Amino acid sequence: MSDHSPAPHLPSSTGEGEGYLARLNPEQRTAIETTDGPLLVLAGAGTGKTRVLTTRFAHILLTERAKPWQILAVTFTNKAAREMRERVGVILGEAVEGLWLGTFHALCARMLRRHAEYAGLTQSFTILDTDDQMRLLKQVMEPWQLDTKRWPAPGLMGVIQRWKDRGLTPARVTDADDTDFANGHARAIYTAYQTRLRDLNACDFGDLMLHVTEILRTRPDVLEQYHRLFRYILVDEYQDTNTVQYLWLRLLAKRSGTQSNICCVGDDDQSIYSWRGAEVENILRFEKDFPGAQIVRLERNYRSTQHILGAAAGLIAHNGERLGKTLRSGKDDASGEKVRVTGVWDSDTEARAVCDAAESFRAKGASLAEMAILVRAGFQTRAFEERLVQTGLPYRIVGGVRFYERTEIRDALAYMRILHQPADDLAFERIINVPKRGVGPAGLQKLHAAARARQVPLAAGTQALVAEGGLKGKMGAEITKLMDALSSTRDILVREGHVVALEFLLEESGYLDMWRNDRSVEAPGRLENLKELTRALADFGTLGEFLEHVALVMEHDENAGDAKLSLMTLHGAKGLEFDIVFLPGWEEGVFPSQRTLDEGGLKGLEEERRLAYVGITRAKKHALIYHADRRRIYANWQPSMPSRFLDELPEEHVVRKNNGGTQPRGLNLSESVFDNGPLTSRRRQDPLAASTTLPNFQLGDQVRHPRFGVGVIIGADRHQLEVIFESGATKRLLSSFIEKV
DNA sequence: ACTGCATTCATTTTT
DNA sequence: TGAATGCAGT
Repeated sequence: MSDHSPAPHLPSSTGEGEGYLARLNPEQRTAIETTDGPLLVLAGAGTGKTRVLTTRFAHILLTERAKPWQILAVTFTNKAAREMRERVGVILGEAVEGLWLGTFHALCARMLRRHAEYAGLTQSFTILDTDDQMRLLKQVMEPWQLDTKRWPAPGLMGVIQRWKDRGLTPARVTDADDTDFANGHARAIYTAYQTRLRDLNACDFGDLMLHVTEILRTRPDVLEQYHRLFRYILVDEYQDTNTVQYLWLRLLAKRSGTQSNICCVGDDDQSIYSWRGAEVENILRFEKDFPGAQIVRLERNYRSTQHILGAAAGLIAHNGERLGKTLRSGKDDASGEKVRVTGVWDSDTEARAVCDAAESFRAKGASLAEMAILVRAGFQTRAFEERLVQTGLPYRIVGGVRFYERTEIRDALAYMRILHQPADDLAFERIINVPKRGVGPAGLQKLHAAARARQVPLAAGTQALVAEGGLKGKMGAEITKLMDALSSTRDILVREGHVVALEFLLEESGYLDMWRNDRSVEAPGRLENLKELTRALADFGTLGEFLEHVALVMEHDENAGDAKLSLMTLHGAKGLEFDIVFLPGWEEGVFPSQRTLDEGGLKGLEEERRLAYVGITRAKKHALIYHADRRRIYANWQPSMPSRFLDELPEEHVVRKNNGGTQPRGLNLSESVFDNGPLTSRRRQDPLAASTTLPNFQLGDQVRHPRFGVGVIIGADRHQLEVIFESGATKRLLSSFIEKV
């Protein structure tokens, strides 16, 4: 903590001499300076929400209302937490240590480590990933002998997770709750699952919230501790909280005898996660939950042009049940372009139209980094990807398979987990036959039996079996080798540290050889990822710290850098902004999604509409919406109707154009759409220009492409290289995508 | 214990 | 359409 003296405190100051409060609008200022008592800040899209949150945090510190560790600041994403920490640091002029600032889950993990015994765990409990959860649940389900077709494990996992989202421990699940699954066996299996977790000294993600909330509910002494600790609570994205998160916050905020200094920031119009357990009602109910609450509305938008805001506002006005906000443009640029709605022939034409438009914007000086294609569902990305590759536009898919979720990384992590926590049976099960050691279901059974007979974890039981010579043949030899490798690695861990230990173990276990001997195109990439993993490991002091980081943070900066067009889902785009946003697939059934309509009725429709609102409001300068007349669904082409949302966009903010109906003649469908004057954006040095002057590729050079693997250059023109790949496919590609082998 | 064929079924996924 | 699982065959 700093003993650095804060700026002279001027509670509710008039603003003189306080740089951090300068240049805020009156509403923002109110949101920051109303420090005491419950406060709800309704922050529309692009109204400076993050700024308010961080400035408020700093303000509380600078006016000496609380010490850094007396503020609880909660976000949903690691990204938001990181950003907040950085920006608070900037205002204070130094990084602050010891903050209770993080995601719900990270903060709960921290609390749970302190009070693990109240949840029947030890302080060093493991946090399972989704694979492990599912494997464990399948094991637990076995004795029930359910028809796995009718009652699949993922379905039950969903039920359990929803219970956890609602703060229901097995004991709190009522008969009425337990009707959905397997003729009322769900609660019993849930109970068994929780018992298994406890035996493994493990918890799943939902348990982090659930256990802590349960402890706060049932241990007044623990709750009291936190009441004394936290003077101020800040919550980001309140509209996305689920019931446990709400309970957790309310327990922490409601201190007897004092008012709750809880400030929740959110936007009911951007609630798009109800299917994950989020309850918009939490934000709608705020005043009831916290009597005397003040409400501040941030409605001045500094992001988008008036037409974009007008279109978004007109759309969202069709929703009922809103707290009600009207976004006003903070800038007065009536010059902005209207939202463009384009009808096209089919989904391929759509992809072409979008890529042509992107190209055209780029030609006018816009950077690809400022463009995004936002789709409703993952399957829509494929058409765009194909077209982008053909066109040679660099792009990145946001929210694909994440680094820590790749097989090779999860395997390596399992190796680390078994080092760190020898009782981690799930980790052991994962790696026992990776690489292949001839251990199948039967072999695994034998190991389990050995462990059970000795009442020890799986790894220890296996070790004992090996020592007795109870394992024969190839399997016996291989397992012995693995166990030896593990024990030598433990020595190395002590003597030479965790980085060397990991490298040693991956080598000795034969794991690296497994990939080296793999001839598939992904193998070299996987080895590269493993190298990257050891590099990342070096940033942490201990294995334990690293594993905690991985379990909670699950992200890893990769190939950021070059300007690339972003391709992602609308959900993934929340909180981001781009100069130019492409919104394809606005058709009935796709968007709004048929399934949501079927399952969620009017509520579902309204959530889809909020999603559309989120999509449009991501755009700063240009929003381009597309709908196709026909779309290929699985095998066959089906006609599609324009989305009802299109009718809800106010005419004065929209330009409509229809290229559908007739088969395209091929070229530049979209050209006439974009001759609407030059972009206002400054012309940056185009990062692509640099990449086209690139390395001296020659005909016949061996090259590697991240998607297509290894190939040979068979042709080239100024910007593109023609490459024939091992698969036999020939592609025209931008050289920046390719590296020489 | 592994391989290959058939069958199934397709949203969104902050942690 | 294609990927991902499950079962039967070797």
